[in-house]
Amino acid sequence: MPLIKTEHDHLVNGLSLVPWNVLDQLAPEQLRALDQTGTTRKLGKGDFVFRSGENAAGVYFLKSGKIKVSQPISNGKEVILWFCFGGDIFGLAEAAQHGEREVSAQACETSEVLSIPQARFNAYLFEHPQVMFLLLQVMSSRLRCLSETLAHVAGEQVHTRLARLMLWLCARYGRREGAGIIMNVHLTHQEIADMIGATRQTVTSIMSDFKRKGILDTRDHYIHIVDKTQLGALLH
Amino acid sequence: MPLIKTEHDHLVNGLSLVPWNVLDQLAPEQLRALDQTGTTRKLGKGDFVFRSGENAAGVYFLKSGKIKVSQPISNGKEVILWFCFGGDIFGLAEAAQHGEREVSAQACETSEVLSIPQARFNAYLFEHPQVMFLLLQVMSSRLRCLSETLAHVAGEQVHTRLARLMLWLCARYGRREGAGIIMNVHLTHQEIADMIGATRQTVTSIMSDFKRKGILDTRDHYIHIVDKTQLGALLH
DNA sequence: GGATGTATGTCGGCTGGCCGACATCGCCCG
DNA sequence: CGGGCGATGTCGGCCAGCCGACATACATCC
Repeated sequence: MPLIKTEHDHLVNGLSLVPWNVLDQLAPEQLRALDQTGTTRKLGKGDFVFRSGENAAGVYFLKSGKIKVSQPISNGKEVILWFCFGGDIFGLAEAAQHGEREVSAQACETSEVLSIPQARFNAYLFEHPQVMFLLLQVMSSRLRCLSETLAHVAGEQVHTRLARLMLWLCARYGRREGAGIIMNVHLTHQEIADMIGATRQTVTSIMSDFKRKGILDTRDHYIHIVDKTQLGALLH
Repeated sequence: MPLIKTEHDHLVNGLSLVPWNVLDQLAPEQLRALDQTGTTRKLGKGDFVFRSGENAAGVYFLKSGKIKVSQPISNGKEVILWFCFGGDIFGLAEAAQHGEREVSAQACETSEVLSIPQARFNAYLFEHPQVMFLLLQVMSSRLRCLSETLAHVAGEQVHTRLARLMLWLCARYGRREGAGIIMNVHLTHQEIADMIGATRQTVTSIMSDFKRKGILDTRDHYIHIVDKTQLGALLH
């Protein structure tokens, strides 16, 4: 079972970065069989793969693009649980049980999604126990990720959570460039706020503060970490 | 795969109550094999099965007793993720990956724990794919549970979260008695606070308020839900 | 070019709930 | 029985950050 090594594949707060990219970890024949089990469709920016409240009919693999998985809250707000990128699986948690979707999955950009009906996916899993085991690991990793987030939201200040998020993104999606690190994801302040449980205004304000201090910078909507050390020092 | 039906086994906010009790869902031969794979030991109240930061060596099944699984936060505080009761599995999330424990597991009362080394457990899973599938479902259920909690902590007031917790406990551990429902778990205000991300004082205060309003009552440390309807009305 | 929409930046008022402090109650144990 | 300890109850001060409001900047489309 090959692990994908990235340049920044290291520990963040002791949390090891298990790759969530499932497709890339499959053997060719596993991949082929999976592909034949479902159907692939294209989505435009803003399209929903599924919405909270709908009936769960199956699981999905993201072949390309970017999907936002979020949990709506009462007042029209939402909490972003994570983003899915190429190779990631989503919609598994609800599908493994009968019942309705808790979360929504929305395309952030043009995306290609492999959709697999529940019953056929279950059969596939029993034919490929290695894949089932891999999924167990991915679920574990996400569970740990959520546990951490919960702990931070419950017990830390917003600027600490923001610093932590930046470091996490850095480790998972960053690319070294010159002295700093360029983030390979494009996020609005609203999305960042929804990821750490804060308001848009507060995020804007703290981000400006970070810029003033020379910690980070933005180049046409992509975040550029300048001084990672200083960021780390904010973690208390 | 038999589902355990309890009197209150219904939907809470649309979240179906998948039983976390793994041992009771195993076939006799699966159970026997599992039991021979590991060793059983007894723990006293307050003993740790493992602590955050330790190396993860395996997974655990709780044969009897009550285990608190919690994530420590910086300032000596902690967030309680959930409690484990007889039959529940824990320590799986970290063990499925190499690395150190994120969470701590502590016995709340005298408990009996079946401890299984990682390698042998993995082998067991491949010999019993049905069990692996069952674990996938349990992990899914916990993932959904954490997603919900996160959404609530990020977006709701403390008294709403408290009401929600009461209803959830009610559904998962409640026993009808006369007009009300007796909770089969014994929790201190501190523990409740750690479950919803609040302080002990705030919980005490709101609980008193609930008592004044005739919503609930406490009989020697066990919570007694008197007026479930009124509790539900607080959710919005 | 103008219009419309989306993202960013900034400000002040208001408040939920954290924090520290202290009193009381019940339980266990020597 | 008295002393210690953990849990509960209550209070006031204080402040992080939410909320509403508004200004600006930039992109897209007609």
